[in-house]
Amino acid sequence: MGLLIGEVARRAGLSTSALRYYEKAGLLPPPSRVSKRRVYDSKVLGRIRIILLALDAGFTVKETKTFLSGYPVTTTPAERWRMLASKKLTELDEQMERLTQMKSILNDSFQCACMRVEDCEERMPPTQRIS
Amino acid sequence: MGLLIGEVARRAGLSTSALRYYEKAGLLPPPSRVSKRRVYDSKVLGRIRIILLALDAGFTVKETKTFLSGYPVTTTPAERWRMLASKKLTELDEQMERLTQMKSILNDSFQCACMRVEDCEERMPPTQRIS
DNA sequence: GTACGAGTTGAAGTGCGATTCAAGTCAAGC
DNA sequence: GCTTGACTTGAATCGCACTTCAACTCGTAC
Repeated sequence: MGLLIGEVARRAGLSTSALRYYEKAGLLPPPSRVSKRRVYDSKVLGRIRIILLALDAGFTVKETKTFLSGYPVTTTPAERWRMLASKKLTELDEQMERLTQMKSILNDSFQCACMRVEDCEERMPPTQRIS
Repeated sequence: MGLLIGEVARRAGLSTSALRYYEKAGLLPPPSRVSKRRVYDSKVLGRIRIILLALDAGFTVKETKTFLSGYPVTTTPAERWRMLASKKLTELDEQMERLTQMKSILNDSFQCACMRVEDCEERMPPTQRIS
């Protein structure tokens, strides 16, 4: 029933070293052992999925740890977790905004015949210009 | 009329070392010198703005260089530049998708009373679940 | 009993995007 | 002419997220 690290890695599309790294970093709980080898419950795949989503979305490993555990040491448990989530939501919004701007620049550059991005700058909306 | 590196850094909200680094990396053209010191045209601020947008949006320094110059060595000039822009647009869309998912998880976790993210997983839409 | 494959460890290495440091240069003010 | 402060350089260091390595331990198959 249990999965060895190689199988978990294969299913999650990760390397075994990454999994050990996540464990050491506190992202994954230390699994049970059978003759020293890690044996995982398949539920770990759900956790890994969230970890990867968080990392891909720009959380650091440390943040992801807090995010997952929800129980940082200082202040009240749930409150601080809510603070992190809230702070990260703001950051995500800012990042989305940057991506949107970048996309707009990229799209504009398809429209115009300029060979260099900066040649397009004068066509930009005033908000994107520098004085 | 010209700006020294300290002033450019101040106005751009960067460190002077970052500016020198960008120059060495080919993101910024080597400015003219007055007694060995870099003297910038204020137009450089526009370029820096685009550089920062690109970097913040997830371009690497190398990609940003190609993106700005539009003239990589291999293949035809404009074409390859269009390819990079196109590829990056796709990546941006993927990243936006991840951020959106993450936001949704974050928002959901505000809705429910779970202390740990994983406790919310069973409430997730099927697309976000693991088999 | 030995060879094999998968797993174990801690320590060191990697690539990126900078920052920090030491030692020196230069123009201006006193 | 000496101090001050902004600048110069190359080299070293940093933090992050892993990867790689060397030396070792298992269980299974032959």
